[in-house]
Amino acid sequence: MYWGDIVELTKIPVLPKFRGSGEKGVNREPLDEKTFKQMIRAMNLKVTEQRMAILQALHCGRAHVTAQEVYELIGAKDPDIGFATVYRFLRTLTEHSFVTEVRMGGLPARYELTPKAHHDHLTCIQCGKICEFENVEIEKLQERVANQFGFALTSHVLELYGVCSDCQRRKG
Amino acid sequence: MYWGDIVELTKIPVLPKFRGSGEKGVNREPLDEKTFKQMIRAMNLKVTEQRMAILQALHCGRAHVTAQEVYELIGAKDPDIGFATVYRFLRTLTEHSFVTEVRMGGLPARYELTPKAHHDHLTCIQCGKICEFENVEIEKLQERVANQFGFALTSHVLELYGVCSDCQRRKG
DNA sequence: TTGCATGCAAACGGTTTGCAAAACC
DNA sequence: GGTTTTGCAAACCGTTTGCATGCAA
Repeated sequence: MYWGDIVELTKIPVLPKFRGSGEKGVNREPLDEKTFKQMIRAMNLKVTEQRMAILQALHCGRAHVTAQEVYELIGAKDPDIGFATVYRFLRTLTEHSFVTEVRMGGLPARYELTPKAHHDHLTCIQCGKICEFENVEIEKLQERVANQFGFALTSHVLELYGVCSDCQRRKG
Repeated sequence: MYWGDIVELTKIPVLPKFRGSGEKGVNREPLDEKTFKQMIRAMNLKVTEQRMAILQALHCGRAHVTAQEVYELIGAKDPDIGFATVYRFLRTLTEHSFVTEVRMGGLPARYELTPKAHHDHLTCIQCGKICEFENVEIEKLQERVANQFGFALTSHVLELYGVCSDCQRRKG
């Protein structure tokens, strides 16, 4: 299985929220200008137009954006911004855990403002749709496995891949 | 969390096998020259010295090797092999699921001969030690989550990160 | 005013590709 | 002899970096 060829992340259409037994919907808290400034200051950095723009882009855009997309989103309004600034700030944000980096295959990294509630991803290998979910039972089991190995668990990455109902219908 | 900075895969010391309730040790079947030829023929490719060498390198080397390492492993004995050949064949092997590609952060991809028994990874963020495990309960729950979203699950990636017992002791 | 932040362009590193020569059947 | 396969080198692409200029504090 070589995801680089199969998954076309540029096609992500929606980010459906799921509500059902065992899982709970992912809630994204509203973020405003003030919050962004706080985030920047918390990292001992200066509040600049560019940094605010990057955070806005992360917030307004699709949940999972590439550095390139952030650059273009900003460039539409404010043409004076460079790659380097975007990459540099995204990296800093990631290092401070304000942003979460997701990499799949050899594709460009995707970023999202770190959600308060942790969640994992379920990706359709046909159309690239990403669903977010959280499952407490799985997390508990992960903890148990780690403990059995004598590990203190710090984090995890769980990515499920499959064919979504739409794509199943389209084929069958 | 930015794994690119934290995990140093070159330091992987061992691949401990775990035996305990709920999990079972990962068994790696012995692979010989004959098996390799079968694999190559199964892909409708010709058996060449280079391809055999690449498979040998994957088999003899550490469980998770980079393309670069494969290239160097072979280069030690048979200097006449190029990057391109290694990359091309690794890609083909991956596409045919004979080899599994693991990417972490922005680091070079690592490859392993696809084990008969599926397993996931538990990685120490201090020393880079990788433990392999399999947990049927987790897999069942994954299936359930996918079904709740209407997905037909095809595969998954589960990577746990933590601090191993040795590193905990070393610090505390 | 002083040092951090920026934009530019060049460098980087892993991976892929085009192509002519070599190996295979 | 026609088709693979290979090695080389150049291209590629996402990302990082060096440096002179610009701007927040």
